[in-house]
Amino acid sequence: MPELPEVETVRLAMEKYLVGRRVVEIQIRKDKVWQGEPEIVINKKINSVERVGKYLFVVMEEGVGLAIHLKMTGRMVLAKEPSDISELELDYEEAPHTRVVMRLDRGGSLYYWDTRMFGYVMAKTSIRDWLSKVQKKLGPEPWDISEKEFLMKLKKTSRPIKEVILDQHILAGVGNIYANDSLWLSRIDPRRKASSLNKKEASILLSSIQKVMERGLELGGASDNTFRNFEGGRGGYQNEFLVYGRTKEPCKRCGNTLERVVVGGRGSWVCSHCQV
DNA sequence: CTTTTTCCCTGGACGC
DNA sequence: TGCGTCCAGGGAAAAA
Repeated sequence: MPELPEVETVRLAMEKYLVGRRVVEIQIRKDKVWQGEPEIVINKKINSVERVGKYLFVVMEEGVGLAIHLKMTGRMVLAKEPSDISELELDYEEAPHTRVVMRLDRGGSLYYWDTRMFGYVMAKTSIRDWLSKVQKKLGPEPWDISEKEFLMKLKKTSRPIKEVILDQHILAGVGNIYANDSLWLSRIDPRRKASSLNKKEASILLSSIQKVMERGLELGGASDNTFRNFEGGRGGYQNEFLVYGRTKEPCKRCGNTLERVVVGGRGSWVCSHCQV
């Protein structure tokens, strides 16, 4: 599931390759994942690719652009040349879950692939307006919030701490993988009431979130299941999960058996010995 | 306003 | 082998 590090991995590659180029043709294979009039963005030069939380924005000339969310199983994959297709693990040209194909000028195709179709690609006439609208409803990213402000937000709610850091209105970008790993790193039980965290615990948690996400980004994201980067390849963080998905495996700190519990309806992994 | 619930969707894992 | 059931879970929208 693409979280901030995964989406940023994709953004970096998209920006590198797409700036200065144009989408010349759009093939919508599944109406559900596309919104807006595709004509809006045809032949418009791409100026930048931006990210807010887990949302992606392709900003083009004349203020138009694309708003993209990968949600659970979305991938944005590039084939620079038609022959590249054979080098990818999947033939995106023919793959049944390729939902949108965007042909680029000077060759190359951009594939939006998504099995479960929770994600989407939207064409917008004023992408900046849309970006700020999204930004407004989301909380700050983990690097853009002070310890004091973070603590204040936690003190205001008795919801479980894990549910709170997953709440995009409070903090943008954290998903289930990094929420679990950062709580383990902080030695905090995911079921604890957010308001029960003291100043020190809150600051440790915030820096742990930053730390695990930085590591995730370093490794190009986590590809335990369906995530693939812009080149169609895998990230490496799945080989370093601290607790995520490690049911009945030993805690990397104390050796205790990790257990799976459900918090806010989501799978959570916890070491009952060292997380309090 | 805050919090909870429901829904969207498909493939893979698992039990019988 | 095959079938049914559960699970993965971000976020919008509705309900409480």
